[in-house]
Amino acid sequence: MSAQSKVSLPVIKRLPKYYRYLNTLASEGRDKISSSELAKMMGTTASQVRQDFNCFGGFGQQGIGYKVEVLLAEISKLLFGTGELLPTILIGAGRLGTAVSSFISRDTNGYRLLAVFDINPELIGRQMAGVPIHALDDLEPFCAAHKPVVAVLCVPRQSAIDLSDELVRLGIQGFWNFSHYDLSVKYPEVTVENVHLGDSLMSLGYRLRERTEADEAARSR
Amino acid sequence: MSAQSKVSLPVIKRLPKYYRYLNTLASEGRDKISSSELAKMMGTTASQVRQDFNCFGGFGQQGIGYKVEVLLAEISKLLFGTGELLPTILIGAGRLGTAVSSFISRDTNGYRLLAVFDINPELIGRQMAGVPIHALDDLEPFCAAHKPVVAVLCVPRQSAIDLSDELVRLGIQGFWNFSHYDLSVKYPEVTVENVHLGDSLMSLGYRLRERTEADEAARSR
DNA sequence: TAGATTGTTAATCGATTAACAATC
DNA sequence: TAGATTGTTAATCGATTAACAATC
Repeated sequence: MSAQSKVSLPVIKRLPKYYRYLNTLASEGRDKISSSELAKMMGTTASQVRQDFNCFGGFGQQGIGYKVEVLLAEISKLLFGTGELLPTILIGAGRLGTAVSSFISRDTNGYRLLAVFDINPELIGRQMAGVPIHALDDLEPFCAAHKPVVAVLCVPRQSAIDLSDELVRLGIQGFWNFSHYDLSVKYPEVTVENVHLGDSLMSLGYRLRERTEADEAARSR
Repeated sequence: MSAQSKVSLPVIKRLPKYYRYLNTLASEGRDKISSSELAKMMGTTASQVRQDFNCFGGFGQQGIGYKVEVLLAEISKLLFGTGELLPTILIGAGRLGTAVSSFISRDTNGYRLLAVFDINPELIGRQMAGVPIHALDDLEPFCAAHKPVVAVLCVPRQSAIDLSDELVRLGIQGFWNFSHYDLSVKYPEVTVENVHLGDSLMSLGYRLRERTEADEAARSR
């Protein structure tokens, strides 16, 4: 049902990085940048930069380069659309939820945090990132009233499993998922961005140990 | 200088996921699993599962499948080596550092948190995840004495820029990087695992807005 | 033996990189 | 005009998927 993107996921994932570098350039007062200079800064190739920008239509000037202002405006438009913020709820007000809440309400990210939910009675009624913490029991009426589109899951795996059916039923279309539950296996129709911190740390470990082994092998030769 | 891996990065990044699913299977008492069943659970293909496992040598049984125990043991060995923990420091004891500290000391991840560093005088001397918070000024003598191998960066971009030279000089070989500073551009020799939360959230926004637009286009047709 | 499932090679697909014509 | 740099097509590279022989 949902239309396939013309833009590939790797390109989409690079957009925020372009956005950051262009912001830096703009704040430094640079008005023009070439694909090759930008590529060098970012540790990629000029080819990739041009290829990426051309997914959305050429906003460069042949022979000259790209105007930082124009590029930044175009990429901002891609990332944040018309400026309408995505109504969002956060589930889980623990340490991770606390850290993550400030990212959601950051004004550069395009989201509007409506409320936080938790089961811990001690937390309910308090504030987090400027919004109240509700009991999880209030989820259904709250969603019916406020129609959040995005849910941020900072709960353990089992809670995510228990909650996901209801969240999808209540109209959640996108998940920023910190739980170790693979939502997209069961709900292929929702958009999921996984941040599996434990996984990321483990694979770093593999790469470091592999490197150490290689070093030792080299030394003993 | 550092030896190139025989195993590609996409495969390495999938290892923790296999590890998780196999742990679940083991705890459920399953003793055998076929590539096709595992693939179905994980939302991938049997081909990929077999291809991945064969990067490390075939530990399946033709005609039968894979023994969960064997597979789990092999993947654990890959991820955690001989069981030696990687000595690690955390820099930045703010909200994000607080959340992240518990992941580092989690006994399944293969790391040993030695200390936390911060510049906030109010925090110095306190404990976090069972280790003391030091002043950033103590970084050099501490590293000389304790030889940490991994640094976790939970500091703003500018602090990361300021610190990175010293950290690399002091012998840090791997970074779990939450700052928006692209360490691998300047230090290609270190192993970096980036977790750019803001970026991840922004690209989710792009995908959601793209989807909404597609829906609206479909509705108006 | 027959059925099942791996290990491994071959085919496909997609993303990155290179090349170059267009043009400022 | 000459030099520079984009936009875009073509070539390469690597990862995923499919196919099938090996074998339990």
